[in-house]
Amino acid sequence: MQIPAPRTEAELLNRAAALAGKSLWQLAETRQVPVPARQKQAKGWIGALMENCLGATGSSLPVPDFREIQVELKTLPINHLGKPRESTYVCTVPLTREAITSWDHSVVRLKLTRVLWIPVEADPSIPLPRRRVGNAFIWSPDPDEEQQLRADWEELTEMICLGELDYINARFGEVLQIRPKAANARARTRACTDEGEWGTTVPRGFYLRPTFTYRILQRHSGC
DNA sequence: TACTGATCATTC
DNA sequence: GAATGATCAGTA
Repeated sequence: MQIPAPRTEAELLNRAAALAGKSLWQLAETRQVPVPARQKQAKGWIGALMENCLGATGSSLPVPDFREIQVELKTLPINHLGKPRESTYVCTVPLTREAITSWDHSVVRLKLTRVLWIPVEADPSIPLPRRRVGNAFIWSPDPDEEQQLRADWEELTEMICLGELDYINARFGEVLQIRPKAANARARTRACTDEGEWGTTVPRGFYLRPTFTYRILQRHSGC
């Protein structure tokens, strides 16, 4: 039984609020999906379960999870200190000049314009089925956050345009970084080089640093 | 312990 | 291969 897509943001928020405090086991039971024994072989399972519970479109296309209301869904793994345990994947990095746009038209900005964050307990000491879902909230970047994202994006994008991709590593970017995003280190995709556009390289993704998502979390907790 | 680079599953 | 969903695991 598929849950219909939410028609409004309020409807989505209500559904997400109903998940708060529930364990992953409870939600999996409700949706009649099995809990994986080993998370290593089910890395995206929690995200997929949340999509299932909330009626996300559930495609592998580069569009928002809730395309009718233009909201992106992100789960946020939280450790015992209440901090994000991992960085947050945003989207793949365009590596050819013709795929690169301005910040205003970038996939990063489009994806992060409206996000439903769902904190999920993610301490290794808690077995996967017993981990609980937290209080979800909808977020848009405030002017400071947008400026930080934009500055990092423009710096990294300029480097790609100049053919300096090989020089980029995860140390660049205060809040937004670029890291490999591939099946393995041997994966290849086309990329532009300083000579033109004939190079191949490992596919990359944009990620939000945990310090950034922690600030988002704090801004939205207790209000 | 935090962070970076590597990896896992699935769909189209 | 490229998009989605992410977490793993070695090392600084």
